[in-house]
Parts: sequence; structure tokens; C-alpha cells
Amino acid sequence: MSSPAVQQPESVQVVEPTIPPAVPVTAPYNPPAPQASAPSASLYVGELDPTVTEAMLFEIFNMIGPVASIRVCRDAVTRRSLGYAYVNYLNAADGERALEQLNYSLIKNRACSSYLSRIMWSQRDPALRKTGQGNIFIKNLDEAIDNKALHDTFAAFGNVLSCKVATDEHGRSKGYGFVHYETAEAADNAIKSVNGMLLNDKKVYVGHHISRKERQSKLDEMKAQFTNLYIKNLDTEVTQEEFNELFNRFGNVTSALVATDEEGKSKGFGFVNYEKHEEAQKAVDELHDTDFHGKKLFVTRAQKKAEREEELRRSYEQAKIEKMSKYQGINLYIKNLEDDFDDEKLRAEFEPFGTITSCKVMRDDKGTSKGFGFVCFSSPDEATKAVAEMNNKMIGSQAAA
DNA sequence: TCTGAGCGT
Repeated sequence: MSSPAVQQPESVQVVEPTIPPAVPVTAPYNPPAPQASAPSASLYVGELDPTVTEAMLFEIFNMIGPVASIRVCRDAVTRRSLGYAYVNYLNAADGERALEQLNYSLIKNRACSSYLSRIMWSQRDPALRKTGQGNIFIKNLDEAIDNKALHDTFAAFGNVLSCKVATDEHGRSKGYGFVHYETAEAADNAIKSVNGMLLNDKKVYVGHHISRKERQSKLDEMKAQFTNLYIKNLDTEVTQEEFNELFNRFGNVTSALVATDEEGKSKGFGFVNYEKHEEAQKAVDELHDTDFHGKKLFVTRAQKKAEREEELRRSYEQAKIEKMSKYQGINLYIKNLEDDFDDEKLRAEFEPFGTITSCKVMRDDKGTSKGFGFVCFSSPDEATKAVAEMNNKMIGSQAAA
């Protein structure tokens, strides 16, 4: 803010490359260029690094043919690049060639980092982009397949408006991507022809693109219509036959399994799948939390492994946050403890300041003190008092901190 | 396992 207002002309200024007198050929005194050139030769260049300037783009695009003008779009207030630009050629044919030759090529910034750009014809009508018509999704892509390779593979089925392989922060393929065709027919054709086929020896999936929101609601719908159940807290003496019998009462069971170890001993959980959702729901309603062979059954919708892992991860994170806020202001960290200092000695030192809810000297796997520990009080007042009194105080021969 | 982002003077 207070730094001297250094102007960085090249990052702000709109460079209108000077195209010698050739520009206003037909109507020298009419300010705007004849509309014939503008709409047909206007390219949209996306995925630009914010440091890319008009001048840098000019150098590249003017190699193809005479460029009429270039604009990097910027935030009205901050002037920061919005990451896309327009390149207007005088001749539509040059735009076509730029698409062929420069699309997916690297564009360098001043620091000489390279960025893949994505070039399309400027399409001011947002309708096509909004509807997702003709947009397809491809997964299980070999990691060697990049934007260009994807484009080349799918261009056989129709005009590709845009195409992209999803990548991680290092630019490595995530194994899936998108191809947006001009028409729905081209998309259908590509799906019919490529879905299930081998690309670089990998069997790819090709289907219509579904937006994240749509996808989630479909998933929720599927979850609501579950037929597969997960059962736990099953007495390990319960046999497969008894298990089957229990669940058969609620409908047509298509599969039922008590999980067992190598020796065939029950692991105390299992899965049951019904033909109909209503049957599965009934089994949950009637059996969950009921007594079976002396144990309270746990019966719920079975989760996919990934879904279960996601849930576990979330609850772990949540627990961590709760723990942190719970101990905020009442848990003390004490270091410089003598080696023979144990939990009891630590407690004895801090007991005078209040009620200690937990107290621990940390040790390595051999049981040797790490020289630090924690004391948790029941209230922040007590903890504050303990800090005031004990910080830097000598216990034995070392200072506690 | 994984279903983008995106259009001006």
C-alpha cells in the first residue's frame, strides 16, 4: 500500500500491436474495423498465468499471421489478469491455424515458467457453455495422454470446442478429462465409439458429463434407495444359517454373508443385500438395536469403502478440532523435566493450583522420558495461576517452563 | 478414485 507507486507498464498497458498501414484498408476514416474481421477471427485464450501480458501473447500469435489486437482481460479495480485473453486476427484463416498450431502449447511468462493455454473461438453467446450440451467425461486415461492426445483422439467424432485433461499441481494427469463438442450428436457418437475401448492399453470410460451438483443429487437418491445392509456387533457364535434366517423374514435376500477369518471363525459383522429397498428398510427398522444371541445388533445401510473412509476422516478431523478447543486455556505444556520425573511427581507439583483432570509425562517407545509433559486443569483460572507460579520454577535441578 | 471453466472493447 505505502510502497512507492511503481508503474509496471507491461502488466497494465494494453498493447495494441502496431500493424502497419495495412489495417484500415477499406475504410480509412471509419473508427472501428469493418465488422467482417472482428467476429470471425476472434480467439479466446484461457488458462493463462496472471503474469502473461499482451506483449508476450503478441510475440507468439503474430508468428502465425497478422494480429489486429490482443486484450488480456483484467479486474476493473486491481488490474490483475483474469487469466484469459482475446486475440483478434485480421484473417479468419490465421485464427484457424493458430487453433491448430498453438492450442495446448506452452506459453512462457517473464520468469520463464511455462503454462499450457487453451484456445477456442470466442463465443460470446454463453448458452452453449451453460447447457453442457455435447460435453463428455472420460476416465481411466493413461497418464501419458495429454490435452493434445485427447483432442486428437476425440476430434474424429466432431468439432471439439474445448478439451482438457485434469492435472494435479505438478501438471501430472489425474487420469480423467473432458471433451466439449459443438453438437450433442458428436458427443453421442464419441461415447458410442470409444466407451469401453482401449486407449494406450487402458480401458477407458466415456460418458456424458454430469455436473458435480447433479452427480451429488443422483448419489443421494441412490443412497436413499439402498438395498445393501451392514450388520455389526454380531455374536461370533451366530452361524451363517441363523444369520440368513434372521434376515430372510423381511424380504428377498439376494446375498448374505457373515465375515469370517482364515479359520472360518466369525468376525462379528456381515452384509445382507435385498432385492427391494423397502425390504432393506424394514430390516433396519425391525432389527437395529435389538437383541440377538445376547448382543444388541447394529443394522444400517452399507456404505461403500470410500464413503466409509471419508466419514472416518471427517469425524477424526472433527474430534481433533473439538479436542483443541476443549483444551484451549486449560492444558499446560511443561518442558525441561528431569529424566526421572513421572506422572505422579508432575501431578504433585501442580496439584496446589487446582483440580487436575489429566497429567502425563511423554515417553518414547522404550519408556524413557522425553523431558516434557502436559497438565490439564479443570478451569482456565487454575491453569493461569499455575503458569504464573510455576513457569521457570526449579523442580529438582531443572527449570520448568 | 475421478464429472472444469469459460468470453471484451
